[in-house]
Formats: sequence, structure tokens, C-alpha cells
Amino acid sequence: MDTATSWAGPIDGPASLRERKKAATRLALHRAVAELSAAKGLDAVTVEAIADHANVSRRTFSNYFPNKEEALLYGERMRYDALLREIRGRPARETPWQALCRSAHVLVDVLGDMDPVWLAQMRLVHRHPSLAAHQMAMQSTVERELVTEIVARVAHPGAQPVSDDERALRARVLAGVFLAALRAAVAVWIDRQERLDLVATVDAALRCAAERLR
Amino acid sequence: MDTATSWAGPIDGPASLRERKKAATRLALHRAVAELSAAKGLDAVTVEAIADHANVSRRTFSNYFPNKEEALLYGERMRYDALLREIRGRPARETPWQALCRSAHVLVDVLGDMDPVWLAQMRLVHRHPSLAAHQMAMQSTVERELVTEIVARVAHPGAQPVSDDERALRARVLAGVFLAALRAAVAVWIDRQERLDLVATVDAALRCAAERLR
DNA sequence: CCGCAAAATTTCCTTCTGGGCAAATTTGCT
DNA sequence: AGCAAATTTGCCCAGAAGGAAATTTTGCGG
Repeated sequence: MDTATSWAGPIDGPASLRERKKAATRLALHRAVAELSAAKGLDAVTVEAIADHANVSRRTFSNYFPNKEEALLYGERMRYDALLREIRGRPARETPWQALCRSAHVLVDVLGDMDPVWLAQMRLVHRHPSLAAHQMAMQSTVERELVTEIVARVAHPGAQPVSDDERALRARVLAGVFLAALRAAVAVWIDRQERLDLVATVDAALRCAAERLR
Repeated sequence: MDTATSWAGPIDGPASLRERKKAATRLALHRAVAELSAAKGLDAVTVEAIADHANVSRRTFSNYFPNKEEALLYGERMRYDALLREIRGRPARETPWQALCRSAHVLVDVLGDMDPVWLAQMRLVHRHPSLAAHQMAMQSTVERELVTEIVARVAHPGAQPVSDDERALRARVLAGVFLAALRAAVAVWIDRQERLDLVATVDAALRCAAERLR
């Protein structure tokens, strides 16, 4: 069950043994919640059960995650981190929107069509409103980081100069719109899972968001 | 301190005494959290303290709200409900985006420049990440309702016909973009509070979102 | 290889939360 | 006034979050 490499997990570079062990524990906890909650639903699973299943003490769980939800959404969080890294790595000459779109494309591509574990997770999130809430919460963090990244890309080559306020506003709107588009794409893809292609759906959502709205 | 009427609160029509009392209690609890958390920060306030401050038992608090955060964000929730009502009431010939923008305008206008209580709330949310999380969570609910409302407005007068999937995607993107724009506007307005006009900022954000992105 | 300092895990403990249940109180209606 | 329904309250318990200190593991210099 080595899906770790498929989403560029934390077991990457040759870090110190300590770091690698921590990463392993974190991952074990994440998988424990995923596995247990897939069976009985998240709130029928106690933190203790999760810790047991990962062979650590209940208290250690708290050292890694503040609560079950975050543990469950850890994979999701990693994916967003990957997205952020990707964006930061885009050439500076790309406009913010280009950078965002291309990064999204890369990530969704890498994610592959239907990592079954991810699919299960998304279905779970999709159904359980409290999880959706936590996911949104996570996105609000991502959004903040995204905003600073976009603001950094001030170089609008052929655009008329704008005020600081205007730029801040634009950056926030851009970040929000981008994430909203991603969410929308995933949502409808989950809804109509059998009939749609994920990459195409994401592309469509981004194009739709970039269009002039009517 | 009768700000209740300013945001179309629950004390409206002449409902039964029971209903009015419930509404009053709910409001009292909401105000209690707001007041106490404004002073010491939200997590320094126990549910018991809130209940005490509203002259009810701790158990009764649970009858009204599932947790502190929801109690604190109750005002916010009411405002979004008002927004939804406004949108549902727009004439059917308006395109979805028009309906959204005009509703937002109405609501922000009604909200008035700087209801001081609201301002305090927003600042609190703005600082405390866990609150921002809960706010996002709430928005995800609102978003869902918004989507169904937008889907209902299928009548794109002069647009080429699109598939069901496409329409669902567009509705979700639209809802997400709209809420993202609102959030962005409020965020920068809070950031630069002294120098900006709220209505103008919201307008700018919506216009920015509606523009073709670069 | 050994032992030591730093870091991580564990045990223990306290406070707070959410919510079931049944008794007591309040409200609406006749 | 008096009864039924709705609401509040007190009591209770399983779980969550997280502080403090003891214990174990890791990394490194001798």
C-alpha cells in the first residue's frame, strides 16, 4: 500500500533518522484515521482508537495533530503544499493567473486520474459536512499563503500601474477565485464521477472562472 | 444597543411569545460570546461563562448552539441568510451574476458603513485563525445554498445551450467566485480600515472578479 | 563502543465539551 | 384554572485538548 510516492509525501529527501521517523509516525496516524473512518465514519472513531491503530499513545497523537479532522485531511494539506511549492517555482515572467493555472494542471496531472485513496477521502469529505468545514478551514490558510505569493508577483508586464490597495484586493480576489474554481471542479467531478475526466473538469472550471462573468 | 434592526435580525414579525423568547435567548447568547471574547479572546472564554452572562444554564447553551464559534458567528450567519433571501427575491430576468452583485450591494449598503459591533467581530475573526476557519466553514454551507439558487436561474437569455455538467460547474464556480470576492473585499477593508469605503471596496472586488483575469 | 544532551514519547492529570435523559418549569389553548 | 406541549435545567458520562514531569530514543563526540 505504498501510495506515498504518488502524492509527493513527506518521505522524500534523506533527512535525519529523527525526521524520517516523525514523518512516518505522522503518516501512520493519517492512514489510521483514514482507514478507520472509511469503515465506521469519522465521529465513531475515537482519538484513542486512532493512536492504538498507529501504535502510539493517545497523547502522541496530540503531538502531531490537534484533532481527528486535521489528521484525516493531512493528505489534502500535503497536496496543497505541493501546489504552493509548484507555484513558487514558476518562472517570474508568468502572470499570476498563468502560474496558478499551470501549477494546478501539473498537480492534478500528477495526482493522476483517481488515486483510489484520494477518491475515497473526497467522497467522505463530500458527504460529511463537518469535514467539508475543516477542509474549507484549511483552504483559508492556503489562501493566505497564496495571496502573499501572488502579491510577490507584482510584475504585471503591460498593465497600467495600480495602487497598493488595488493590488492587495486583486491578489486576494485572484487567490479566492482560483481556489473556488478548484473546489468547484472537484465537487462536480465527485458528483458525476463516472462520466467526467478530472483534468478536463479542472481546466473547464479555471477557464470558466477566467472568463468574463455574465 | 438596539442594532438588531440594522441587520434584519430574528426579532422581526410578531411571532408567538415562545418564538420571540427563543430568538431573544439566542441573541443574548450571541451577544454574550461577542462581549466576553472581545475582551479576553475567544478561547479564554468557557461555555459556562457565556451561559452565565446570558442568564441561562450551560446546558441551555447547547440547545441553541453546538459550540462557541457558531454562537459568535451567529450574526454573520444571519447576514448571509439575509443575503440569500435578497438573492431569491431578485427578479428572474436578471442573470445570476447581476442578481448576486445587486444583492451584495443592497446588503452591504444596509449593513451601513461600520456597524461598530460588526467591525469588532470582523477584526476578531481576522486575527484568530480558528475563527476564520469556522467562518469559512459557514461559507461552505452558504455556498451550497447559493449554488442551488444559481442553478435555479437557468435562464441565460442569449447564451448558447450548455450541458447539465457544464451548468453545474458554472453555478459552483460562480457561487465560489462571488463569495471569494466578498471575502477579499472585507479582508482588505479590515486591513486598511481607516482609508477605504466598504461599499466601494466590495464593488471593486466584484468588478475585479467579473473581469477577464490575466 | 559508551555515555551524554537533546528530542520524542509516554504516563498521569485537570479542565472543558457535547449531548442523552428525566425532572421541573413555562407557554399556549380551551 | 388546568392540561398538553415545548423549553429549561440538573445530573451525568464519554471524550477531547493539552500541561508537567518521568521515561525512552536518537545523534554525536570521546
